[in-house]
Amino acid sequence: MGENAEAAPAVPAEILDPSGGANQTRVRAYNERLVMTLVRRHGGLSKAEIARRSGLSAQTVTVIIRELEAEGLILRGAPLRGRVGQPSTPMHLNPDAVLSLGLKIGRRSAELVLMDFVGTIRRQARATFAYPMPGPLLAFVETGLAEIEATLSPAERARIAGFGVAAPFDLWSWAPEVGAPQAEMDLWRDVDLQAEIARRVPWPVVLQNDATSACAAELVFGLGPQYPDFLYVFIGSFVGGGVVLNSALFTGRTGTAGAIGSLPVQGRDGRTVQLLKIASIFRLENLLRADGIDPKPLWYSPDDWVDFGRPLDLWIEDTAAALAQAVVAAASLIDFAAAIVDGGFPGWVRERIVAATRAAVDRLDLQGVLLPEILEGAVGSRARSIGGASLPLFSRYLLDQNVLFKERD
Amino acid sequence: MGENAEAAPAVPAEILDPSGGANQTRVRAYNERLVMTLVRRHGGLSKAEIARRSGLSAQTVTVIIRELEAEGLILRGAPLRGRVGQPSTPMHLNPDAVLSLGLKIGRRSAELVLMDFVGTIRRQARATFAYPMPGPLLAFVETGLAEIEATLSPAERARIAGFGVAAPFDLWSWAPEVGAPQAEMDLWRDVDLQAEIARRVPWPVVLQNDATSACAAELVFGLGPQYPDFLYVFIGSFVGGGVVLNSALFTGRTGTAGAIGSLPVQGRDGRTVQLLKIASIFRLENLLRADGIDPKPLWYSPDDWVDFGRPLDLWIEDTAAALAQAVVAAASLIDFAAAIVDGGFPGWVRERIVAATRAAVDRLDLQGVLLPEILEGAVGSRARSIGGASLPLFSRYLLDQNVLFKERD
DNA sequence: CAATAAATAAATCGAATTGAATTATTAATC
DNA sequence: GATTAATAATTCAATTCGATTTATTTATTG
Repeated sequence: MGENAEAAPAVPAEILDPSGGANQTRVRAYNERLVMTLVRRHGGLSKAEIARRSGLSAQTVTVIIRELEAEGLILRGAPLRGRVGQPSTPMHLNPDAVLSLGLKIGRRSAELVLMDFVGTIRRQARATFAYPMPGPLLAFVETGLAEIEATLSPAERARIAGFGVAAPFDLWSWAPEVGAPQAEMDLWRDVDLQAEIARRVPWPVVLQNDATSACAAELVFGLGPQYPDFLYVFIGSFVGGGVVLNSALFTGRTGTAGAIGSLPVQGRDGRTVQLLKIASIFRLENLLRADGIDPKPLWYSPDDWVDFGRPLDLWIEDTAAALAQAVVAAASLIDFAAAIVDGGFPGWVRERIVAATRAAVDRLDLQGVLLPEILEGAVGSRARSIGGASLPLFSRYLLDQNVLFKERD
Repeated sequence: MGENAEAAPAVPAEILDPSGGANQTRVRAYNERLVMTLVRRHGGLSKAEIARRSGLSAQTVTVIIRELEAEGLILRGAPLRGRVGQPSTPMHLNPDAVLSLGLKIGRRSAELVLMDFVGTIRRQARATFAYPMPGPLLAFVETGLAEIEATLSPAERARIAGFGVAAPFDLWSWAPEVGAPQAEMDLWRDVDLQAEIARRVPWPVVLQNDATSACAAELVFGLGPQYPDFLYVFIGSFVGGGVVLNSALFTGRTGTAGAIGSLPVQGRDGRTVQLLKIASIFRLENLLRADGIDPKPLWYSPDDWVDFGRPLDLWIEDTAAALAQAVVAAASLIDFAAAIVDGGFPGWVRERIVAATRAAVDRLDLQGVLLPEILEGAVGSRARSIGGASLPLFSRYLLDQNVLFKERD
């Protein structure tokens, strides 16, 4: 074995130990999250039902629920009569129990939202710009936050669990594509976004890639509960995505899993290009400009596009053809149950893209490929900020198998 | 959200509950496997060292080790003196503690191996054929097994933990490519391989895809310990592969994760074809035949190829170009730390393929791609049968986080 | 002899399970 | 309509299991 001498790996061959041991305390933490996740998904579940679904004993569920109820995280509903036996009391999440803030930073706009425990957006603030710059952006965080906080009671403010930021990787890359001056965009290279925001807010700050965050939103609040593993694609100024495996966000070693923008696909002319050059809104902008149409309306509200006619048709067609290839490539690697497509556009655009993608997939060589269902995202254009706001929930309340294992040094 | 009406998913929208609750018994089972895995990887670890690496308390490790020692699974080595303090006693796996059988079924040959607890092959039997048929194959299992068992003591026979089978999916597909009569290959459609073998042997039988099995072998006995996630490619009569995430085999919902044969790549002529049409040994066979060279020597021993000259050069070059595209596509989806290539050929062929693949990757558009290290597999041409034999180990002794969770009905 | 590290025994603690009891209801029967 | 049986949800108390904590012993170096 291993007779290769010169083909030495770049990294020293060191053994990476598996994650650490498990113990009782962790078991309880895990089971608590499991119970909350079950309640979240079914939106109202009796203790007996929770016991059946989790496999935990009824007594254990009683104890866990008692604790969660004492913490105010769950509420008991009205007993359900009409069936034999003692009536069951459905337990619900308390929407007011936890609030969290989400910030989405995009290349044309930023969005700040306040979300409650069941995913309802309670407040929001938005800003648009030709291109993002650190100074103005941080200013928007401060003013937007002040605006939102002003409308909150002290009790509400106290229940904010954290601040999640959804931002693109390497904002300074591809400056030319969005028509931003490289020098200005280079400013981002030296900004530690997490630290800058943490300095301005009193809550823990979590930073995550924007498309990955959108994927997280779909996982918790969208189609996630129905599909244990799916590929997620979010079409914004640049296309990105996320990967869900075993009902958990898989971000990978470097946090870039699912960043499918670099996936090679064939364009209309048969040339191989990266997916992001085709299936991104910046390309639609360029197509509009080429036709003498002002693309700015795209930026103001992702939910109110007008029908741009021919250039839009063309963009949708190309995007779908490219997405189809991406889906088939992904499906050849991992047998996803679904490929979920969403983006910073209105529902009718998403619908057209998904329909066209389904059609385009059928034109490809599918021998041996287990094709995933191609579906529309259920969260919509605000998925990134909702995903941002869900990040603090992940770190404290949502099911995470890592809760069971010791952290390694 | 989700205003699409007619685009109904094929599968009813049912909520899939997460895996079940955890408890103490499971925690112990998990920690036992964790301890064994640590000992396996480091090949000799003191209790104190195990405690440090696992994060478990020293006392817990003492208790677990005591049990494993009583079961004969681990042995204590000679105390290590020379440092301050009480000398530490390194613990080792007992190679004789567990034996397991692995069967690899290929399109040109079958291989049966008996492996010990530390991965050493102790016995083996081989058969080659123009194409596999159920009858003769099962006959080979019986005779090969009889042959091997005849050389074992009753004690050894009693320590056999299971029988793992590594076989291609859908053997009947692509019959023309390997020059097998479709009618004969169709016989496989109605064979329940797992059941047929289980009827003939007294041990639990586990069936797994052949390339996935090879990947499992690499995970336990090869470069696995050094790379928490990697893409694995095994080039046999047909190319296949496996996916390792978080140091665990990821087989996916349908068990086909990593079956990268269907991945679309561009061939020499610029046309898009599936990877398996290029990077498979059956194509080399066809190239040889086209040059009037008898390809049968390829079948007899994967470790003794002669240099076939020009057709081999061509095949290696095309294979590398295709693999390079597959690696880049995979890397755009998941940030693998490594891509490990092995196959049913001698080390020098593997070395040439890997070198050529590294070169071919550099000719592709890599903007935004985090390229994995491209490495030679450390297990070699017998990876599939070794992987087969490792399957019973996975189900009983190797680290598996699922041990912690309740099975769902 | 002091310092250090490994190993383990005994006691403790936390959490899940088991078994029994309680409560609230519907369904069947008189 | 009253009574009884069956069923299901819930909880209490006792038990069990396994990890951790604390204290102690052992073996070694300097």
